[in-house]
Amino acid sequence: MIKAIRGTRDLLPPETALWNFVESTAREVFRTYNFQEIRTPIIEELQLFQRSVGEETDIVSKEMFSWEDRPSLKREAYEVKSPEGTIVGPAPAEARAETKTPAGSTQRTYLALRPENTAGVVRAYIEHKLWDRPGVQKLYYIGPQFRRERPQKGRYRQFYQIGAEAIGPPTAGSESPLRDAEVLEMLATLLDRLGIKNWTLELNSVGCANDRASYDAALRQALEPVKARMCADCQRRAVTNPLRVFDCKVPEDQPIIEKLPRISQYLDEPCRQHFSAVQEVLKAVGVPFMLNDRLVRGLDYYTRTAFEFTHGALGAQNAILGGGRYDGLSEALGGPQAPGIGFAIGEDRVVLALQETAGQLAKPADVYIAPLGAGMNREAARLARELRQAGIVVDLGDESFRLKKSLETASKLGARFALIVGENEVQGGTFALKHLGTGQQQSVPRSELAGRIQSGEQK
RNA sequence: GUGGGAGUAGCUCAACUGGCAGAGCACCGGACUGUGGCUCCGGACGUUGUGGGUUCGAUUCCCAUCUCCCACCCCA
Repeated sequence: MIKAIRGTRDLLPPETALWNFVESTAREVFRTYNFQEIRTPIIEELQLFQRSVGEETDIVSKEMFSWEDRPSLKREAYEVKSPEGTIVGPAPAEARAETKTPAGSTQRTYLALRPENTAGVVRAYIEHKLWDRPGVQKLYYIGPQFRRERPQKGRYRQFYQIGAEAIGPPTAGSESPLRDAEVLEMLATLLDRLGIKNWTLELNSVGCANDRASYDAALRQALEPVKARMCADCQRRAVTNPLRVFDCKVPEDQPIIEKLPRISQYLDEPCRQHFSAVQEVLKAVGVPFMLNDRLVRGLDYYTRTAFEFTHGALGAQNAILGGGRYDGLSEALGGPQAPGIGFAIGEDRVVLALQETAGQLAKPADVYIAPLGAGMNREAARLARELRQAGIVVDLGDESFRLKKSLETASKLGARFALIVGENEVQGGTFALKHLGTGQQQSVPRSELAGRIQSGEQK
């Protein structure tokens, strides 16, 4: 049996109703903040992620699905054709190998499945010169992302993110702390609207490039004399990425970590002011948050505001969404100055957090039409068409079914009404409409059926 | 990538020291030819995750492998 590959899964009904709920709620909320949808390709050039997310990050260095693109080739050699000329499949490997561009073609292109979507959005921003449009670009996306990690609950190789970016020239106000606060307030609103209880917003500022450099040096210096006493992971981090020492959960290391310098002490004046302005707006609009100066993010492009919304009951993967500001990203990708702030929601994790409250979302049919006896399928189909045009959700049986079976099926499917279409009904022009909740049945003229079904619960 | 646990019917789970692979729910049909939910009767349910090995005989023991779960790591 062929199965879904590791870390991927099929989303089936009724759970898909929950996914639709999450996505449509997000769209509605984003709409009220004037964000608009962008869709970028799932495949991008590998370079894009190396230059944005960062070559040394785990995501890029060991978690990406990437490959070398095929060199230019002769199409025919790659395809096996049937006698009629239709393509039936790829050519055998030997045939393909022969047609690979020989020496001379030094153009090697490496492609990757996107591990996140901010890079793609910023790439599109630059490629389509979106800075020429008025104001700050406020864009959101919903879609699959790919990381080759070991799967676990709330962590899949193909996972789904709902994210948004507010990006634009500084003159449009893209750098304003109000953008940060607006995005955070939007997220609080979204989580509330989704019915997610007990979320926590953790907030930090990781400073700008200058702050980071001096802080990094200070941190390395402070770690030097103490790292020998720390856990193996921390000793490694102290060299490779000192910031990550703050992620350490080993109890023995905590007293040491407590005494390390904090980024907050190294923020320059503009960063400091920016951060406190963000907090002031958050307080003004009543969004609760916790400062966490140990919050560091694993993508190189983050600057200044960094945040995470967490939720208990998600196990080790307790981050439901994360994001931050990325003021230098556009330039790093060869674009103009375009500060921005964005986030990505782990849709899989939101769905997980909502799982208990899921049941009620499935919407069964309003009416199940039971054609009864030879020739009744035609009549049933005509009626179904009429009712559906009135916006009613209709399911159809088959004239070969015994009435008992039809009613049983209707009731199992959760339909509110069963509509019997038999010889008697068609001749008399009135149809037996049975409310499956109460068991009450009435004879209803054709013209009144839609109205009767729509008036719903009343019997 | 590292460590640990688990894989048996669609689902939830049984099967003693190695001896015919089972139950409940769900599904299908009948009792009941145009009236569901209740009841009764019947049916289909499976290469016991996969591949090897030991054995007269393996769901059970051994090896390998795959997948999921938990933790680490990392992140959403």
